[in-house]
Amino acid sequence: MADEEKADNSHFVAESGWGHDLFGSGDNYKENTILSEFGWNIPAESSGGVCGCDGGFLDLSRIQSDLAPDDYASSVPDRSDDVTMSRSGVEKIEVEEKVSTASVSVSIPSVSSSSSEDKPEKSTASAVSSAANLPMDTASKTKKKGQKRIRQPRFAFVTKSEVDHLEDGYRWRKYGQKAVKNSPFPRSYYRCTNSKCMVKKRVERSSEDPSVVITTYEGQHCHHSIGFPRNGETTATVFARHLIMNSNTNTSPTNPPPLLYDSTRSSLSSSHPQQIHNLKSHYKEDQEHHVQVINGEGLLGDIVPPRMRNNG
DNA sequence: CGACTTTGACCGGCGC
DNA sequence: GCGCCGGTCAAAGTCG
Repeated sequence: MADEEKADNSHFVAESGWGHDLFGSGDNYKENTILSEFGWNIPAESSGGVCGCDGGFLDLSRIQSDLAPDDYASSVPDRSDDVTMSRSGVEKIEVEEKVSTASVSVSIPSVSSSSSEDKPEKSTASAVSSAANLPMDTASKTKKKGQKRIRQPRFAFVTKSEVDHLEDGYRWRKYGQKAVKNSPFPRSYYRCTNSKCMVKKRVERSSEDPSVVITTYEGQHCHHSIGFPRNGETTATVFARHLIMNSNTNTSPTNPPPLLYDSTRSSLSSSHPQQIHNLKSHYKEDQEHHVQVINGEGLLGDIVPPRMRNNG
């Protein structure tokens, strides 16, 4: 837990359906959510919100109920959460607006019918055939890679922490590490140790603000956490609750509590409006940092779907 | 000895 | 078509 205690300033950035974990699910989400637990009031219109990001608050519970993981994966444009795509998409972002409002952002991806993952895998046949020309071990590897890779919904936490790998109640196995372009810090890839659980997460440290750790989750746990045995908790729930508790119990000018950011309105949501004002005035520089970091690293592409970026 | 990390190679998508 | 880059694999190494 020492790791978690070092996280002193956490921000939640949800991408896609996973955000619901923060807010509970089903009809009781208002009563049961973490946010309400801590006195955060989501406007009533949120219950009729739009996951397509056309306006209004985000109906996270609805997304969960309407979109099973598989359905979601097939309905969300693959490129909406693809880093590669974000390299171009980032340029379209109205950074100033983000700067003025968000140190915390919660976003839901646009949902459309197109997905590159659903498109016929044009490379499947070629991959298999080409594998025949490769050494045995490589060929078998290629065969696996020839399968469709289903992208799961993602969300990211932006956290100020001394440690890269924040304890979130689940066990993770590191399966890769890559150098990140324009960053001295590598990006680490983790997979849930539960063999039946396909959840992944990646952790990278901001190049511009080394104190900032960006943790991106992908997928949804099919089992309970080990450290936080509440029924039905998922990574998002556990992690977010911890982060919220952490910052709420240690709120200070340098440690603002997380806020709900409605990217469709470019506004912050909080039970204490003055808090927003104070945070904006006190932490504008810090917020700029976050935005720039996300923007510069291209991670925003993982966090904010293209449609949302365009709509502001 | 099992679980986990490290690390180089590989794959696929995308921009030029 | 080529190169870049993010993401993944899996063998080898490390740890408890």
